[in-house]
Amino acid sequence: MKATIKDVARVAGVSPSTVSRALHGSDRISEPMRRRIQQIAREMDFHPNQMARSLVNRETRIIGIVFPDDAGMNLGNPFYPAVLQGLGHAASNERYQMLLITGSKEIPAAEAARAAMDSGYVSGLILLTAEDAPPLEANVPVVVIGHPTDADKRCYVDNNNVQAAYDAAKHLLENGHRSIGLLGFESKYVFTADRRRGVQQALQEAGLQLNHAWLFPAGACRTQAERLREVFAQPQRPTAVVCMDDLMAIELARTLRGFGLLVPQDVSLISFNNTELGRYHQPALTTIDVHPYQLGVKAMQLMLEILSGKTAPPAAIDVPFTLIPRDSVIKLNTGSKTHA
Amino acid sequence: MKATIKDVARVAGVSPSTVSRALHGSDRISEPMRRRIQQIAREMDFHPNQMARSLVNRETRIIGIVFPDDAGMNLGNPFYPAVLQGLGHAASNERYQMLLITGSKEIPAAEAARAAMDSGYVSGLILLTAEDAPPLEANVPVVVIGHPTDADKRCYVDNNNVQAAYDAAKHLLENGHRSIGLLGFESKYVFTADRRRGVQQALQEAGLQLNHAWLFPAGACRTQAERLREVFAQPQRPTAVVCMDDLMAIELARTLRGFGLLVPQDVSLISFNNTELGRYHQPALTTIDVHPYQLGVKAMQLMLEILSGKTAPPAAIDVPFTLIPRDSVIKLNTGSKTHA
DNA sequence: TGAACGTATGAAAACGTTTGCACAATTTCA
DNA sequence: TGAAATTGTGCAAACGTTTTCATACGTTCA
Repeated sequence: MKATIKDVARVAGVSPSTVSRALHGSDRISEPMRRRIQQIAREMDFHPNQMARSLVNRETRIIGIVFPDDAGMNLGNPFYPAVLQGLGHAASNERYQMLLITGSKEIPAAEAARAAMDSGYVSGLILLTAEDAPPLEANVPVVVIGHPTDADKRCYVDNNNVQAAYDAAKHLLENGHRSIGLLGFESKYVFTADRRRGVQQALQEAGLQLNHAWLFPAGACRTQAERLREVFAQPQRPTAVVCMDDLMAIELARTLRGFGLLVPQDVSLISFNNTELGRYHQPALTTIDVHPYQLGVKAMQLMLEILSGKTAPPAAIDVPFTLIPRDSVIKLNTGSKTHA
Repeated sequence: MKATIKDVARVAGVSPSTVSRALHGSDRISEPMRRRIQQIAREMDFHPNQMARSLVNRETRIIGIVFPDDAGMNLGNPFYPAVLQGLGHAASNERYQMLLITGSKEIPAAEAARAAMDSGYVSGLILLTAEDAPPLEANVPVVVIGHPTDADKRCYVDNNNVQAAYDAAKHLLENGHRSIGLLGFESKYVFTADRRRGVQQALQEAGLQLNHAWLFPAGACRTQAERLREVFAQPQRPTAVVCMDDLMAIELARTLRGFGLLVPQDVSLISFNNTELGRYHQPALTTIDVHPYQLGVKAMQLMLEILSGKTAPPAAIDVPFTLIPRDSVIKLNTGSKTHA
């Protein structure tokens, strides 16, 4: 049986209240007494029962982490794990715990999240997706990772995806590309919509338009191989493509090779997420690191600040991204005959 | 303020005990009363406070999931996410929650796990790694995913990695390969040691030996490029390699191409983990699916059975693997002049 | 020397449940 | 018809803390 505060009190010959005070710093208690009790508690291997503490404090020191329903988890890219690590480190520094909330076939994530709130498991909720129509009428603070549609009323942490894609496109333009495609656009994901907008902006500033025929969904290499082949068979084909993820870029590179097109000689590629695999790909991918670890850290820090009252609810944090130039983008000799 | 059981009791004109009984099925209570109370509870949106329940029941319905320290998470392969999904689904079916326990720079995972136990957060612990010298003197049940060294005293869920690697090697042998290398061996990981053993067994049965010069660590393509080059420059080079992960196989394929060797024409590759990327690789990878999702499901189920007393502590579960033949292994014409 | 005050401690209530026991009401049996 | 068994309900204790309030003791000051 684990020692309780009463056991410690009995051994120390004091009351439970005194023990409680001794262990939680702050309060009115004499220094020698504090030391003595802490010593005894240590010897008895006493650890306060958190359930009991939560009950009286009405605060669990547990943050619920809500995973998206559509199992974005098995994307096969290290985005979620990295975010999770960031969250975990920031939480454990403040001795907070994380409750994993995943949906299942029977119970969607939103419902599971609600249940966790209702039954008092969590003091806060962090949503790993901006898409899940997250509950706004929550009775605990909610922080979103990503860009919610009703951003103004919310707490969220995100990259500036418009800017990131703008920079990506700009990078291509500066390298002489004027025919730019986009791989991985999925209207249901706000971040891909944002990125599309960024690309569009950069093109417009250069007096160009985003060619809708060059807009491909995530699985295009598998599901729209024919369409891809046609697009890249034309004389006026994209000389560069912005890919939503390194893995997509790698897939695309292979698909293009099937068409007799090489990266970067024939087509330049810039992608997102700076994965290991992209770094060691041949050619090494020019990519944008969105710093998922930082996304996690910041989200947790924001949550903790809200809980401690340091920050008031509608608050947004922007995590800077980094464009990493490598070998998958080539400088086009200007005066090229290919154009949009 | 959320409604408590007392509020419900007051509205229903009964005692809290009666409400409690009405909501938890089983006990002695009349059917009409039960219905009436359940109805009222629903109307009042009452949800029992789990902290209070845990306190009296001494059971939190929370399972701690311990991540490895060395952030194996950012391996970039979907192994952990898939396991997590399996765990999550199995847990939520039984209305259990998962507490994510990750180590940090300051606090190693093992310590964090101990803290979670000590402070009564969790009713059980599932370790996502067999390596972290997990606490055996735990005061809650512990289930390990992987093969712990002191397996006989433990509860664990694992593939038979010896057998899996044996089958992989056998597959190569049956295709006429007699010169077989191994990529990704790390003595600190039990599963790679197991797999090495499996390969060795298969080779021995065929009257062959595992050539130690053909044993490469995980990062070999990056860190031992020269050694690789030498090995594959020799006339008696491996005609096939067993890789610990699809990603390694892909990396190796690329590295070999740099040496002028093609997969599968010059070197056959068989790997583990059946990733998307491997499936769409050119050539499609022959790989072994270890069914990480199932690993998660089984681990959680085992935990739940132990908690309910249905299963007694030392219990092992073997999750079957699947060898998926694709295009990265080629049949060698027998009578080949290359041999070990 | 006594009043006023600060300081260290304890007693007890509270947090929201569950559950053993007692008890009343009803049914069953001889 | 009365005793015994069964059934449905309430009371109160318990789970392990924290915290408010009261109190006892030493100081300090007039």
